[in-house]
Amino acid sequence: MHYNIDNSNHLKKSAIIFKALSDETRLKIIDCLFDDEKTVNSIVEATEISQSGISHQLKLLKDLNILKNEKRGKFVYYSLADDHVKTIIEQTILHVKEGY
Amino acid sequence: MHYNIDNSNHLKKSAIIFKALSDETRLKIIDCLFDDEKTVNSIVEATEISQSGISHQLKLLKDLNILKNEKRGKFVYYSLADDHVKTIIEQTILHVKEGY
DNA sequence: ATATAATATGAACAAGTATTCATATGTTGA
DNA sequence: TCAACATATGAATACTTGTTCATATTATAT
Repeated sequence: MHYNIDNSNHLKKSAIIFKALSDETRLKIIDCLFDDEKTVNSIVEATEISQSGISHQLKLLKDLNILKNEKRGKFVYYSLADDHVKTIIEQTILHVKEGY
Repeated sequence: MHYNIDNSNHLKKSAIIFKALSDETRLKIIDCLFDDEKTVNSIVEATEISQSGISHQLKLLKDLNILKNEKRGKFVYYSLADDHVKTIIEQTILHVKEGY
């Protein structure tokens, strides 16, 4: 089964998701959230990117439904919205490991 | 198994691949080559993008080892370099179909 | 040889994007 | 109420990127 020349905008939408995953900062964020939810600050510490930078990228990923967040008291907890992205990233890292 | 904070540049390399897949023109090209090799001109016709535009993107995809090409006489035939990209794209389209 | 077809290349430009800086908003604890 | 903390936001800037235009290269057929 293939999809020759985009029946229904799937390619356009896929391009948007791939673009979301095409930035190292965002991949670091996702990687950092792979198993657990985390607060913004602990993502900042884990990634060594500025608070503002992380916040902007978190918003972007959330707007694309790749992440979700929940405010509990003082903190905002971010986590992966579902497992699809995990699968995609695992596939790609596998690909990379086999020698890209 | 996960990959917290990039042991060995896998995230950076993955970002590069995702970037390659993050453009609709390039996805159209890949889609168009999903099953068969094609000449540049038939890709141009299938995608309705200018010959020059296609040629630039073909070069980009080839430099990343996503496509390979072979010159036979007058024509240059492009095809997917391997099946990894297929898998990644199929995963993503599946993801998209489930309502992104 | 030459005209024509197939493909590639380089420069230029517009549009998009990541990051930083400064500041705003909201929350907790004293 | 205030100070300190956690997060978000907007503007500015530097950088990247896709496309187009013009032209170059290579192959074929006559």
